Amino acid sequence: MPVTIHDIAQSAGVSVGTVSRVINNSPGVKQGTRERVLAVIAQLQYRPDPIARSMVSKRTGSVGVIVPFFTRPFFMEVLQGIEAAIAEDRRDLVLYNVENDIQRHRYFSEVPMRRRVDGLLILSLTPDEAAARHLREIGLPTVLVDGYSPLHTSLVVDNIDGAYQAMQCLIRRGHQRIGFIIGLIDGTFQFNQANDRLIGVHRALGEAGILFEPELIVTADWTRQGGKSAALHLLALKHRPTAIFAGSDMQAIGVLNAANALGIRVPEELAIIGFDGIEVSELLDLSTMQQPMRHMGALGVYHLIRQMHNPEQPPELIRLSTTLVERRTTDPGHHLAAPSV
Amino acid sequence: MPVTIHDIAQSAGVSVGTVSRVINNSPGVKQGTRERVLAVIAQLQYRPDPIARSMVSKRTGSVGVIVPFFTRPFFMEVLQGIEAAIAEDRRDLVLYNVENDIQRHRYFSEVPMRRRVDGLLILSLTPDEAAARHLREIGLPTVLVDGYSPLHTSLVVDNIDGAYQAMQCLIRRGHQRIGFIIGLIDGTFQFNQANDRLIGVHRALGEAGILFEPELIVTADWTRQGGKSAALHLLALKHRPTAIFAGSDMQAIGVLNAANALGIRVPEELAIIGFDGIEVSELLDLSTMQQPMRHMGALGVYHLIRQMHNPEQPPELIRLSTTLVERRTTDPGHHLAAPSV
DNA sequence: TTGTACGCGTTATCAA
DNA sequence: TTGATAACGCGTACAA
Repeated sequence: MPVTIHDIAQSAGVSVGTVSRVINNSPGVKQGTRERVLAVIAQLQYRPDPIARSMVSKRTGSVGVIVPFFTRPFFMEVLQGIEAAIAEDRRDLVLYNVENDIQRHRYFSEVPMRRRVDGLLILSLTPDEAAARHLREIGLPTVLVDGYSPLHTSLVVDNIDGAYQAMQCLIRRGHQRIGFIIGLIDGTFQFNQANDRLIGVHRALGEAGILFEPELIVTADWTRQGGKSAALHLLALKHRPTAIFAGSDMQAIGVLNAANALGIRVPEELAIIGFDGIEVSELLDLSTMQQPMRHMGALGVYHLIRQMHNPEQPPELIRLSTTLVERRTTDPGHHLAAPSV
Repeated sequence: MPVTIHDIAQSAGVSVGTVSRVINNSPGVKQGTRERVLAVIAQLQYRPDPIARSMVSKRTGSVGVIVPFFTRPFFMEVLQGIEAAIAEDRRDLVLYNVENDIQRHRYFSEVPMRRRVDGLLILSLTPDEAAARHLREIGLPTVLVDGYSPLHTSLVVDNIDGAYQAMQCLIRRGHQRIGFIIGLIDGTFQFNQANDRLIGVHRALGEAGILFEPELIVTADWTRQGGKSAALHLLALKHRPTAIFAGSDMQAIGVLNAANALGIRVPEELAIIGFDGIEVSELLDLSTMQQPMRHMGALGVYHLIRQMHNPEQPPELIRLSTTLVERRTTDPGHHLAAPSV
């Protein structure tokens, strides 16, 4: 039988009200009384029941994180930033991993209905009109990381500019015939980051006066396999590209695999640049457009907590940018940084 | 103002008791009544408040997962199995990531004190005597995955045999001088898996009649950096090893990096085998002792849920074994499996 | 400064 | 088959 606030009250010879005031550091308790109560609490090892507390306070002390395919490196790294920030604030992190439509619906609609969490962080997923409105209506603090909704504070990275810069890097190095592997825009997930990256590609091409050739753009799964198949296709063209820009690092690694399989030397015969800046890209010495992943996560939590404290906060749009990291796959002269050799 | 069971009762012209019975599919409600209530529920979009429910049922519907450094590949993959199994059972997964002593203490002692979760899954971490007893006393269903406690159902992999087999593989290939990189046995985390692996090494050496040479055993961090430093040390010996067995894949990758840096050909001049079987090991074509990571996670959840349903269940010890996966780093003749090229 | 009593939304017990 | 009501453990007005 767990010890309750009543036991403490009785043992300390005070009322439950007083004990409650002590627990919550409420003012209006005589110093002596407070100490006596505290002593009893320590002695009986009393801890308030969080559920009963939630019952009256309407708060749970936990935040939900909706993330697609949480094991994938990119999501993983953002999640790491999220976790650290949440733990820092001494809250529980409830993980909602979505890998299909059912889960997506469940986590966007059912779960929030009855506050199981005090706030919601949505990663790389875009709630549809209805879901977004619903979240707003029930007043559940919500922040989107790597996603956008006019109704919620959103943290976006400039995918257009990122892609633009990646292409520029390739163009600067003299490439004229550049393949682009674009991630699938799955209806379910609406990873429309791919779209923006495509826009950046066009812009760079246009500025450089390079003719856009549809056969050089291929759509593929956001995975290594997807990247590899796409690359095999591109490299089989009569007039094959001398460089490939992959919409994600995992795809870029697939491109590397393809090049290896075909005996094509990288970067001499084929330059490769990815997008994301996940940890393995460093392992494989892959050039990439680095997203501030951990920071995105931490910043998302920061804004979420702010909103939880001040529910009237209007939605904000926060823009982040990417950073070019050139490594061996675009730069023949690149020698490994000391610590990563 | 959220709709409550009272609103439903009033609208349907019945008592809250009846509504409750309908919600919980309890028997003893006339068909007509049930339908009427259901209709009102649907109309008002009523959902029972999980917190109020917990208040009386003493159950939260969520399970806590304590995991060290959850982003590391090994933990990540086990976690993936855990997440899937928990979602399957429609429960919430609360992630407790421990990276230091404070968190460790918090999650082992404070958190469980007041049931915030219905069950606890502990990954690769061993609660000390006191914590283990405490968990047992408060009757919180607990399962250890990749860890052992006599007081709790534990799921262990045979690290001794795994290491033994890894060494045998090397010995079979004619290696006589084999370096071993052993993971740090941090006081905080007691990753004593390393110990068992060392025992397996000794056994294999003994059986093969190979003299044990202390200089060939080096302790290192469970990271790529750790593996790399250790390898650099081993490869700088006057009489350097022709093969290295690393206690984890991440360390093995560090060994690969070191070999590359020194221009030592793998596997011709140096064979390498790791332990774990994480995804990147396939990417890098690394030989390894594969642990059934996802399965470990899923199985852990299975046992945990069983225990939650039947609290009297006595602790069990479940043993799992590893599988040798030879790839290029031990086998010169190895050609890549088709899908991973 | 402290105590009393009500309410939070359910479930469960006991009568009716 | 249904209704009234007592818990569950806590916070908080309001009264003392």
